[in-house]
Formats: sequence, C-alpha cells, structure tokens
Amino acid sequence: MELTVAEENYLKAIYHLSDGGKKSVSTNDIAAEINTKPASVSDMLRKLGEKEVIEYRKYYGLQITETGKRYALQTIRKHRLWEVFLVEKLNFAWDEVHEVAEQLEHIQSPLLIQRLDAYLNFPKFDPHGDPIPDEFGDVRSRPRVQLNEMDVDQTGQIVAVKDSSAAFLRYLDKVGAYIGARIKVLDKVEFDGSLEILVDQKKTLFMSKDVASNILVLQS
Amino acid sequence: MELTVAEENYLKAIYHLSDGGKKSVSTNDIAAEINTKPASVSDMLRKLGEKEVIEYRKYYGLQITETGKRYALQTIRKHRLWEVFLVEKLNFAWDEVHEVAEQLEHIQSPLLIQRLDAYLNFPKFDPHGDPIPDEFGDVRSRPRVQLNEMDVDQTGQIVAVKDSSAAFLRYLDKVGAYIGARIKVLDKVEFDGSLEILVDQKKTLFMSKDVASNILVLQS
DNA sequence: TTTAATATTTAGATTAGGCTAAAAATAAAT
DNA sequence: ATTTATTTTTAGCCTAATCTAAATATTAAA
Ligand SMILES: [Mn+2]
Ligand SMILES: [Mn+2]
Ligand SMILES: [Mn+2]
Ligand SMILES: [Mn+2]
Repeated sequence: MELTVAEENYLKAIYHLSDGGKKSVSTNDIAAEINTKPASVSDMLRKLGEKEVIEYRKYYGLQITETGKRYALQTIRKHRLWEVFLVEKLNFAWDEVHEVAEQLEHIQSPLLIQRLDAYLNFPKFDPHGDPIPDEFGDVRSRPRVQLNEMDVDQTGQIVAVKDSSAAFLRYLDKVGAYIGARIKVLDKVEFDGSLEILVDQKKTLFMSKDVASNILVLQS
Repeated sequence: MELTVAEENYLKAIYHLSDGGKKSVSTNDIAAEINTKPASVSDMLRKLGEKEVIEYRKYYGLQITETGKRYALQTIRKHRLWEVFLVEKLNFAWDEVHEVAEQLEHIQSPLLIQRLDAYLNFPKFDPHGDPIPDEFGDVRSRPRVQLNEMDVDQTGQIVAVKDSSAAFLRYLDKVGAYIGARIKVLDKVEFDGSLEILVDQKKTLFMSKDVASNILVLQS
C-alpha cells in the first residue's frame, strides 16, 4: 500500500505526539502540530483508520497500529538521513535543514535511501541528536535526561535537543552549546529553576529553566 | 508565483516537445509525453495560460512565454543536477536515475540547489550528456550530430543520448558505448542505414540506424 | 465543396485535501 | 443532576488534477 504525502505527514505527527504509540493523542493536538483545522483531522483519521494504520474510534481517540508505526518510522528515517546529508555534505546549518527535510522525506525510492545511508556511513543520529531508525524501523535510543532536571555538580554530554526550531538552534549556536559538548551543572537557582553551566571545562553559561528543558543530556 | 508539481511537469514537457519554444506542440503530443488524456491537457493548458507561462489559443496551439521558459529551465536544471548527484555520489547507474530525479526536481529550496551545484563542482552536463542550465537559465549547448548522419571515416566523441530509457541505456552499457567514448564510422550499410563503428580505437560495433539515431556525437 | 476523419475542447464525475459553520458528543462546573 | 464549556464530528463547499463521454473545430479526402 502506498501513502500520500499528507498521510505520511499525519502519521509522523501521530507517532511523535503519541511518543511512539505510548500516549494518547487528541484531534486538536494533531491539528495544532500540522497546522490544519480539527475538522480536517477528523476526516483524515477516518481515512487512516480505513487504511488500518491507526485504530480509530470516533470521539475516543486513536491508537497507531504496528503497520502504522512501520510507515511512520520509515518516514522519520528518511527525514533524519536527509538532515544528516544537508549538514554533513551540503554545509547547511542545523537550523536550516528541517523545512527541506520535510519535503525530501517523501521521495519514494528504497534504493535512494539505502545508498544515501551508505554514503553517509550509516549515521545513528541526526544533527539534532535524534536517533535514526534502521531499515527495519529499529531505534537504538540512549537514556537521556533534560538538563533542567540535573543536580548541581552532575556532569554529562549534550546529546540532543527537544525543540528544533531555528530560533532555539541559533541561540544554542551563539552560546556554544553544541551537540557533543561536555557540561557540568555549576549552580541552580531555586526560585526560577535557571542554571549555571560549565561547557567544555572552560565556558560558563547561564540559562533559563525553559531553555534547559529543551536540552537533552547523557549523564556521566 | 509558485507552480504545482503537475504544472512543473507540464511546462517541462512543453519545453522539451517544443525544443525550447521553437517547434509547435499539440495537445495529443503533451498527453502522450506525460501519460494523461488529451482532455486533461486541454484543461491544464487553460490554467497555464491564465498563469501566463504559455500563450494559449484554443484549437490553435500554444507558445511558451519567456516566464514559462524560465520556470521550465529551472526545473530541468534541478532534474539534471540531481541526476549527477545520484550517479557521481550515490553510484546509481545512468539508467536508474530518471524516475528519482523526476521526483527530486520538485523540491523547493533555492539554497539546496545552490549548495548541491557547488558540492558537485558546478557540472555542465548530466549523465546522459544533456547540458545543465545555469541559475539564470542559460544553457551552453555543444554542436552535436546524430551518429546515423555521420559518414564513413568520420570521427568524434559520444557526448549525449537522445533516448534515456533504461532499456536503451543498458544496451549502451553492454556494448561499451559510454559518454565520452571516441568513435569512428568504419562502414555504413546503404540498404538499412546500419553502421559499423570503432570504439576507443579497439572495439568494433554493429548497430542499427535506429540505435545510431539516438546517439549524439561531437565531431572532430 | 461537401463529407469523413482527426484533434481538441467541454460537460459532468471522481478522489484527495483542505476550509467554515453547525451539530453532536464528551468533559467540566455549578 | 443540570447546565455550560470544550472537543470532535458532520455537512456542505472549494480547488487541483484526473477521467470518460459527448460536442465541436479543424484538417484531409472524396
Ligand atoms: Mn527535523
Ligand atoms: Mn513532510
Ligand atoms: Mn532525466
Ligand atoms: Mn517531475
């Protein structure tokens, strides 16, 4: 069976919002995520239900099926591989890739993806630190914690970001908080949850709780 | 103004069939080229006329406008750059690229194309020997002649193919007639126009007039 | 110069994806 | 336990791109 571009986008949104099928997702959430109206979502859910990529009970929400997960993971795989390509080969900044990857992920050609994967040396993570599912949809995920939840004196390495918006990524660039950076929590302000961080053993950095909550760390 | 994927495909077909705006094109020809019905073509011509990328007079054919040419050349540029990428970087065979390039040519991102072009070292020709328009739509075309029109003892270099079908390209691979090969016409059979060719000063090759007419040569 | 053949366009449907406004179901508050 | 608010779905409409069948224009033949 083949999915349309719109169906692929919906399925990907559902997969993400449901955290891989764990949480339940609302019609309104989907509408917000992909910038459509709830009425349009209802209609699409009916169609996705008929195609059996979700299990849909009117008014009671939906459950992504195993088939649906496979499709979603396939699209996510393509999206992230293209992002790696854009950054590694075409020198895109990490905040410039998302829009384009959003289009490239819909190109249909198994050979293309297989070759692209090999060309990039089978990367395991995209430029934002998110894991790239393998061709069978398996994801090797690392245990990671939000920076705002770490305690003073704990150390680790930035491995991913939760928010991939250009604004946030450009901010991180500016302050030097790149993926791979080793960090240590120097201080935490009780009052507002803001943090003082040591980056790469040399630079100290202050950040709000809000910023910190969008930085994911592999503790060490 | 932005064109839809279908509009881009129509415009490209019109550009090709009209030989860059020189020849006149029929509704039926377009339908055949892009595998649709004439009725669908009529409707699309009306729309393309409204968008002023063609000048359309019902029953009397059409003329591609300067604006239309710019759009068509932009799409052709993208198509050919992607073909180079697929062959040079992802090791696609030259008969495997067309389908995928047909999709990739519709990705919207000026930055992407600019970077891709640079990454490929500003190639001037695609894997089938067709020239790649520059970002302004300028095409540097070489004078080339169909192999079947050459005379005995004349020499040259294969620079392009007219037919890019997988079947034809695989045949050329098999007999060793690649782009760049130096050739010499050893003999021509008066009766059916078939030819005997010397390839790279070592291999002789017999081919029908039909095959030869799809091979383009830069004479020397 | 009529008539026949061919090419092209129009009419009317269909499918996909979206929208607004109204209806209906569920959830939250009194 | 009603009433109110929120969420979700349905109804009806729209645009893009396709199709088949019918109508019309152009071109070729008799
Ligand atoms: Mn992304
Ligand atoms: Mn997308
Ligand atoms: Mn091609
Ligand atoms: Mn195309």
